[in-house]
Amino acid sequence: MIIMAKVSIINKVTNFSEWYDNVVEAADIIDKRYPVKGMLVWKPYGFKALKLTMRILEDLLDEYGHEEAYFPMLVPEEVFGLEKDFLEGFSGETFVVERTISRNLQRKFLLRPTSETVMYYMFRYWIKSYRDLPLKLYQTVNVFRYETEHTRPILRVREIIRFNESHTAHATPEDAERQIKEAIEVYSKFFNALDLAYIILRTPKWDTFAGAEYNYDFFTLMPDRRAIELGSVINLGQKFAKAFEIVFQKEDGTHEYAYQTCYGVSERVVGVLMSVHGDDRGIIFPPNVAPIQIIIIPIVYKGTEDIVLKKVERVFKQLKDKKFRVKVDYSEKSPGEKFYYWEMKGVPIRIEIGPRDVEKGVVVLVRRDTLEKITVKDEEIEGKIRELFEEIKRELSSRSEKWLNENIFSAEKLEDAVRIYNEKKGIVKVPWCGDDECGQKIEEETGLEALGFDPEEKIDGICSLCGRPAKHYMYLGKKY
RNA sequence: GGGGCCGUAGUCUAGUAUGGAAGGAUGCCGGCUUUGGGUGCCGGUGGUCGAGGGUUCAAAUCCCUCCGGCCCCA
Repeated sequence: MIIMAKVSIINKVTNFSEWYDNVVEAADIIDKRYPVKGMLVWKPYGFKALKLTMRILEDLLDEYGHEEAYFPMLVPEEVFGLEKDFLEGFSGETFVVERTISRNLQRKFLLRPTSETVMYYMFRYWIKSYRDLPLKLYQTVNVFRYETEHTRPILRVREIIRFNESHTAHATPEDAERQIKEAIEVYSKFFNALDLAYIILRTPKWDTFAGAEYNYDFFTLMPDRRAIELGSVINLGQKFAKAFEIVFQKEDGTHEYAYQTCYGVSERVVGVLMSVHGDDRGIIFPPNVAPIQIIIIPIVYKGTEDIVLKKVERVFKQLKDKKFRVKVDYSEKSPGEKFYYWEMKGVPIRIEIGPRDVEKGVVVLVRRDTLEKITVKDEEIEGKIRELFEEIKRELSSRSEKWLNENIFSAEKLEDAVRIYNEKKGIVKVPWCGDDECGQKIEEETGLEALGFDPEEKIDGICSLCGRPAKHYMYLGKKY
């Protein structure tokens, strides 16, 4: 296939955009030919990876006491507008339904760009007493955002097809704070499970989520050294509770507005993990989310077909019985072509079985991450595969961590920050006094975006802009 | 928000300046040959030239509107 030939010669780091567009399509993750901008078709192979990924998150949320529910996709306009910062924040990107083909509707409906207003309208009915709290719900649904910036397959789309959004309500601000910590813990475990390195930053006030008190974002670094948001954890305080009249009675008989949090992650993480873990040959899926974990390639010569295929079937059945996601490539293509093809699709382990292996009672295992070939005895296949899965995960984790760490720089002065960024891209941190005006000026003067700051990080220096004592490092870069 | 480029078979693309028979590669199908890192040969298949309208004897080509994609600047 010509697409595969192309993929193998595209350098992921120097030519990331081209690499990405080719790989997601050639590897059967998505088909971008559907004629609506920012809306993709997910093919079975890609969708399986997405499903396996989301299941990890949903299992974690369940484990931490969340319950899954479903809320409708349409919001009446007047409900959407109840919290005015939120309305303003999402006004430019929210789709409106105002007619059928042949008649106008009497009332306008909006397509959820996220479900705060949809859910909180109902929270008012459900939350009457402190005994109803905390309430911890999530749903994994599609949301719609009319992106004005350029869309990118999976990474920036107009229909987000799997938005996992959690929404919680609490009796006290302390309990909401605790929930924020819990959410950060859940997401940390989730991204660890995907072998993705990240930094957690508090968003500067002027970039905070519409209608929120404050929020934290998880960032990682793409191959083009631009930062990408993996997930957001938001403390909503009482703003929405006041707008939606979510009021409960306390033990002492008085009434109070609930304290709320929300946090979300989308299919974007699948786009990110393919990008971060991949190499010039294509995708490398971590074994726990790989749609196919093991691909068996029979090496067939004339005269030895029978004994080879017999062994192939035996190994396949053995692994299948042990619940591995395993497949045999019986197609007529040459072995070499199959190797390139399944490498591009990111299958973590390949098994080659030919006449020589039948004779010796062995098989050849090949790791996708290092391309190392390992000969193992038939009776050791299963154990070796489990071992390799662990090793592959460790390797992907450490590569991802190395990539992120070696691309975070620090500078004392703004001109140094700019110089470093122009030379190296990535993320540059500078001392900041914590003042919002100063922060926004730092963005202007450097031409970079403020990703946020780590409130826990210790600093001893002076603000890179105004010279007052610094409180935090401001992380700067370019965002997706 | 402002400016520019592009759209021809599943995919990539020539043809557009100067209007006059839609061509190649790859894929796909059939056959033979091969198979431990992208086999080779032979034959075949596949097109509303993004959509709509206009100019013309004649439009992939010129004009207008829209849709989709890409790039640059703020």
